[in-house]
Amino acid sequence: MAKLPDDVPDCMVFLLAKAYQKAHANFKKQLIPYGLTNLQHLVLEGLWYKQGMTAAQLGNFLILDKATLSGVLERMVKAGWVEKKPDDKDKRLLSIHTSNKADDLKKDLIKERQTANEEILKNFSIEEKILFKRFLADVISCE
Amino acid sequence: MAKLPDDVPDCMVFLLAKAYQKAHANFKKQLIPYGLTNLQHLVLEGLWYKQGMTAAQLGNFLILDKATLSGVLERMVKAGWVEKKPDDKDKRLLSIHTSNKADDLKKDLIKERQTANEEILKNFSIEEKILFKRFLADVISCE
DNA sequence: TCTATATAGTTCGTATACGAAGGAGTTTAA
DNA sequence: TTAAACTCCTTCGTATACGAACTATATAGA
Repeated sequence: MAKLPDDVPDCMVFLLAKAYQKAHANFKKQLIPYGLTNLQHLVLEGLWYKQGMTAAQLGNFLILDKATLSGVLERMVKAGWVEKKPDDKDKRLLSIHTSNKADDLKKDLIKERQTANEEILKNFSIEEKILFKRFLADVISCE
Repeated sequence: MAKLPDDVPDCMVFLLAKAYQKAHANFKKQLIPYGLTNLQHLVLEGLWYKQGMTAAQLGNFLILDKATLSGVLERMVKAGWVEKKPDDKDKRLLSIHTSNKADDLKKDLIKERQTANEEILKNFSIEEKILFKRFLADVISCE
């Protein structure tokens, strides 16, 4: 990953893709011991933020396509990370909950994310960290 | 894409993923009329930078896994965007070249990328643009 | 109340990603 | 020179992504 052409392309599409690619790959390695993928970890964090969200709410919260979410939830149910509870009032809804297996690892898993974030920003000053996050949030929320 | 929780997560892994997701989705729409995917466009830009690279060189240059590259090149050959030329001296090598079909669209396709980049950075000042790119390049090249 | 519309999830098809293993060709070293 | 080590590329398996079509359910409005 270290050897970019000397003039790292002056292209935001490329820079964002490769910065994400690297952060994703590093975090992926950290999660291997847990048997979790990055996306599955994200789903758990989302549910710990607000337990019992429906699949639609979760997708909205985490900016995930419903088709993508449907697949990952199926695998997470099979692996025992989450449970789907049908709603009595509205039979279309599925309320998603983390399992005990997941909750037991909550502290460790959140710690892993913090470690990953520190690793990404280890060479940045406090001011730069704040600015960087603001820039990214602006890109995401723009329009 | 606009409705993040008010406190956009203070998590770099998430911010990088979603900023990339948005940039990728926007550029994807721009490329639909050409029948090109984002990755296929990237491959063409790589070859225009240095025509005739081997698959390995191209993957190294664009930071692409060889397995990913093998698949996309196969589809691009099939669609007539690139050609593979075996090397006479080293029979393991495949020299990749853009087709006339691709070269005819070169100006337009490069313009599309520029438009996409401008869109991403439209709300940033000159100083912020430079800083943002430096931050991303630092993340990519770190270590 | 009954139909048009809208929403929640699933499923399908295609295209990345990428670890792992494999086949073919090349280099290195004893 | 020849076997071990390397390199290039392909193939396979699994997991995202996401547009599109589909089923089931709910709600709005005539």
